[in-house]
Amino acid sequence: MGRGKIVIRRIENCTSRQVTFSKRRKGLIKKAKELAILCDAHVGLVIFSATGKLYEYANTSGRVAVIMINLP
Amino acid sequence: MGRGKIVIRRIENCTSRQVTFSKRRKGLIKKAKELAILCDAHVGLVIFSATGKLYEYANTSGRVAVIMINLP
DNA sequence: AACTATTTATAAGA
DNA sequence: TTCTTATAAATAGTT
Repeated sequence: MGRGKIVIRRIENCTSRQVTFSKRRKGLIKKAKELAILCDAHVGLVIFSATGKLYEYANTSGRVAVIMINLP
Repeated sequence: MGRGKIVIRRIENCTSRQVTFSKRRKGLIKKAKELAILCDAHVGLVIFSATGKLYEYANTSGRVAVIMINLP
């Protein structure tokens, strides 16, 4: 999607990588929510940025728990 | 996306819901992988279908662990 | 399970 | 860097 086609490999440019991370993280969480709502599914999603910041989504409602453990 | 525009709410028709679940689950996992690769992120994703079947993705590489607990 | 018309996500650019 | 837009990609409805 977008102005050009890209290959799925690590983005070397740090700024571009951060920008893409921000955009795609948002898109991924949106789609996780949509799947849960449309299909009556339970979804747990955890994302750690390369710098260790955590983003998450879950529609667990007490039935499911997702635990992310960041090992040293 | 698709032939018509849809509203994000539970799909009442059981067959349609299963078909959409299959398509979107695949798409979501693909995007989770792409985010991990492109942005050097750690991603854990777990999906339970309405019938209780589990689908998951994680690029853990020893640094991160994802644990899913299905509570009664 | 394939197809394809459209919508949606997003890579570059402003 | 926030907004725009051309284009790639996902997918809703169809077959």
